[in-house]
Amino acid sequence: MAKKIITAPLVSRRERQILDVLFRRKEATAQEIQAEIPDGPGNSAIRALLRILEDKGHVQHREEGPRYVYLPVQRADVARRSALRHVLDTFFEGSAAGAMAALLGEDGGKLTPAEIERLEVILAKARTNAAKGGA
Amino acid sequence: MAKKIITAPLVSRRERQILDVLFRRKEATAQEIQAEIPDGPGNSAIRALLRILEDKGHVQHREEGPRYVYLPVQRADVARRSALRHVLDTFFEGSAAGAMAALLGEDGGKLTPAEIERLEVILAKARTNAAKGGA
DNA sequence: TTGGCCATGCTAATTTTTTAGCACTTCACT
DNA sequence: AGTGAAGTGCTAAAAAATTAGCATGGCCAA
Repeated sequence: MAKKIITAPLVSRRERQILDVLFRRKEATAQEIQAEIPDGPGNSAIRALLRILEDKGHVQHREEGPRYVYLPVQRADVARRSALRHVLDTFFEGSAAGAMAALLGEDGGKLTPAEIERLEVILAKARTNAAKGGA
Repeated sequence: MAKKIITAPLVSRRERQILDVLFRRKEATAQEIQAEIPDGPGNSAIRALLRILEDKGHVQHREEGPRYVYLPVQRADVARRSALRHVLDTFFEGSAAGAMAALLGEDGGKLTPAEIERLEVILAKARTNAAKGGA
């Protein structure tokens, strides 16, 4: 096994927190971000971090009236897949099924019927594809 | 919405990397861990971090012959669910279906037929439960 | 137009992380 | 029993991250 890429935290703890908020909200101002971080540092710190993140190229901002609205640079779908895969690899030996099982087992099945149905549709499609071409 | 708990990185970047390795491998020695971290620091550093992690109560060790074998303290299933949920909340608005879709979309469907089948079983069960008791 | 309020950028200090080096102990082998 | 290789804890230094404070500039309301 040559897999060596474990984690690529090009960002620090706080930076990660901020990025997470941005991914959750799509975009946010320094204030909003601060409000979402429990053990919040000063507003000053948040802004500093945002500036650093912008330097590093992780976020960009748009001026909205007097304030800045920040948003992630990386495309959401890319970030998503990457994050998800990391969790799968780290905790579920790469198995999506394992992850699903964990989700369902959480408390007897936290998924709503609608979710379940949607999943079934997705799965059906996947099965079709698998049957057809494989890779 | 009052949800404020975004991230709880009680651990630093390196600590996180080490923990991830431990979760992946169930257990490992300082050497093994070092080998799995690409931008590896010195072996000394790894050991120091392991000691810190043990202090913080995140890992424990067992003496195996002359060396220490470390393993995570938190139960794997708990850590898993927590990590998974965080990703879901951060990137998929809490939607398992969304996550599945992302996985499947990765390259037309990376899941193996076996995985797909397993997922179907899980889903079927979930649907049954949902029909029965709801919550 | 003037004053107050809010947001920003920057700099520098503090705190936390991360790392290496050293002295000691244990295990395997001859 | 003696020797070498390998592993450990500890301490303290270096590097990185985190934070606060200050001076500036724009916008809204009176």
